[in-house]
Amino acid sequence: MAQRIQRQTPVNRPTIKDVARRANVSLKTVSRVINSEASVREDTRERVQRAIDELNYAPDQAARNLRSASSHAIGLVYDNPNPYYVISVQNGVLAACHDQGYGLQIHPCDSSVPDLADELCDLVRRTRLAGLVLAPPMSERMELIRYLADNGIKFVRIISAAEDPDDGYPCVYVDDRDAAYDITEHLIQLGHQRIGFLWGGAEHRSSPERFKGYESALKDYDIPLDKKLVIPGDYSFDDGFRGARRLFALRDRPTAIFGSNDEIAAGVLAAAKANSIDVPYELSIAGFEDSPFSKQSWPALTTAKQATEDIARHAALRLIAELKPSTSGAAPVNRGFSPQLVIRDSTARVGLKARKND
Amino acid sequence: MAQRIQRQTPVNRPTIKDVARRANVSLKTVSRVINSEASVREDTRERVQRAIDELNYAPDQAARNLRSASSHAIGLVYDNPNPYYVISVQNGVLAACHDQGYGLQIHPCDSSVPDLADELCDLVRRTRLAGLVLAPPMSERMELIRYLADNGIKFVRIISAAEDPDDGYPCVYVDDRDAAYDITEHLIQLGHQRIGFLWGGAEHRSSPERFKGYESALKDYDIPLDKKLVIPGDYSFDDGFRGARRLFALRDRPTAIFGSNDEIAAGVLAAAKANSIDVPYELSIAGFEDSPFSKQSWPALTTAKQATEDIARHAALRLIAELKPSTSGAAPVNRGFSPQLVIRDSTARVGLKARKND
DNA sequence: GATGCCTCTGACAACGTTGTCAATACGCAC
DNA sequence: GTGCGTATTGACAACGTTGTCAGAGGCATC
Repeated sequence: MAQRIQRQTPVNRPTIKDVARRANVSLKTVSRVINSEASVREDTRERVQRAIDELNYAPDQAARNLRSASSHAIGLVYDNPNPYYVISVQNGVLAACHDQGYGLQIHPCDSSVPDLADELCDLVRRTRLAGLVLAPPMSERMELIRYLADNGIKFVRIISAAEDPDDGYPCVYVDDRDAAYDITEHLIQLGHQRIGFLWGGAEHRSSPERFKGYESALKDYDIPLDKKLVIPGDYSFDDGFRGARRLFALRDRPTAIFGSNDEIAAGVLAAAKANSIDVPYELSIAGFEDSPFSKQSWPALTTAKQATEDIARHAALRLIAELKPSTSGAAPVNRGFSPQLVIRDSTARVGLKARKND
Repeated sequence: MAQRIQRQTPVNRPTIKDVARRANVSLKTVSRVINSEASVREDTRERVQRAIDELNYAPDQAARNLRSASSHAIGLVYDNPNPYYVISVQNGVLAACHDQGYGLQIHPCDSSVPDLADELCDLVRRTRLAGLVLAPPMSERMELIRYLADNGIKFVRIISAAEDPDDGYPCVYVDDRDAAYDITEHLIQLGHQRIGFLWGGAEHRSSPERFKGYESALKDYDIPLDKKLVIPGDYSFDDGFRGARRLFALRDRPTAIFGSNDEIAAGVLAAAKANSIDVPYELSIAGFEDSPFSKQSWPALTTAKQATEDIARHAALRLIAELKPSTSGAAPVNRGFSPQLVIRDSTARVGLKARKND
């Protein structure tokens, strides 16, 4: 029965006490060094640091969190069916946390539940989170944002906006409009005049932003907006598939379709194949996001590359900077990102025919 | 400047003390109720529970972790480039944690760094994790497993194996071999005799397992194994693409290709399209995993569906059960899962020709 | 030489919970 | 009624850290 021996003490971790004894200083001084507080003499700091290194000491997060009002952990709140997006955001935030010695609590949630605000407050209280990084669509629901702020919860939003909203709540913003303009312009410059547009989810602010970019590019090139070419939907493959079929059924078919994200574009691609429509020669397709999928489909998708990981990292850094006003005077500012056009094989000059034997 | 008012106390959370006062019992009794310990009289328990409900009390995790040796949080360790897989695992583990009132610390890592073992030990110590759920390939490196066990770290592995390894270390195992057999058999029954096999990453035990399934199905149907049809590689789109091209270059081409996962199969699909090979009529393709991608490619991929979320959930439940021997007597046991064959459109009877106008 | 004002350091309590151990109450057999 | 075992409860310390506040020492000024 007694196969493996259970160690009584699983390698006693050194505590601040051990460090203090070794460096011959008080607990508090060690604490000061750990938190890089000012007013520790240089030689003392070095001595303590040496002791820390020698003992391979690392502060106990639980104790830390318990004692100090602001714990050293933040939460990441998201509700997104797209694993590529979520993983990118996680990795970005995690990188920032690692950098700054913070912990991360992931919190996938359902943005449609009525008491989401309370759920988040509870989360913060229960796990003593110092703040939250909010991804869309939670980040764009102002009543939620205000509720959190009113309850003293710190956060940074990742949102879709053409410019700094400057509404008093911190954010990192992504210029979807501009990127959607670029994609539409690219299609226009390939000679397309009838360009279909498939909307993303209405609860995401990025959807109208992307539509605005599409609209404004058409306007700049004097192409009238044909409402029949604009189809509502969700950020999903299935809606892309269905939307494309509706467009194919039109008397005057579009020669290009702009799907609001890569999933939608993938759905369009599948619909095109199901209808034996040759992409890109009979139909150009563009997506948005630069998910790995967009590189691996056939043909590979023209899209807009969001630096999601970077964006998320900056959101987390912005939050952490906000949390500790100690670090120098520079107040953290909102920051914008612009997705970049990535041209691949799913878009071609209108009317160009495929060569046989490619 | 003073735009928003900072609440002094961000809504004082009720503590165990408040509950005790309200229920007119001692702190310890409340603690007992919270942890559903035995020997609390039924009416006392009810009274305390009522107070808890009324105050909307929830235990402070930081304090809890600090005090008790076994914190109420576990870690999830993974190193997998596939976001679908990772998100599924996360969601499964998270569901179990939520169920059992545990916290989760995600820990993506690089399985190739030399001091991974120490990294994990540090992680556990620093954040006082009660245990770890280990995903492949970390879960399959025995020297790592032994090191963790020797350091008193509890864990449950998710591994690939045809049966309970029963090596003394707890696990949840997935029968890749059996599922790979089913896929190969499916291809054979469609009349295929020359079936290419593209290996996954050698550091994953699932790779040889899947190969064994392939091998053993061929054997059972008296089809000789042609080594030229077996190509080493990684669990990646690019290796699928390259591997397929090598197979296409053979004098005696395979009529079907079994890619060790969906990414590989997607690469094969792309290579087939690049070579104008009609799938499934000139070439059948099968993958493994049932990632969303496999449904959305064209044609949709025949594959094996892993209940990844379920598997992960059980791994976490197994771990948590191990952590608290309190809950009744039944000792937790290892458990197996078998992926299920999912037949879609990328496989067809050999020699069958496409009808025009589908 | 006294005073004030820095800079640096340490003693101590406190955060919210649980483990230990003792105390009380109750039931039952003698 | 006494003794004993079991069920239930509570007092108290402890977990490892940081905030508060006070003290020690050095230096410049009067």
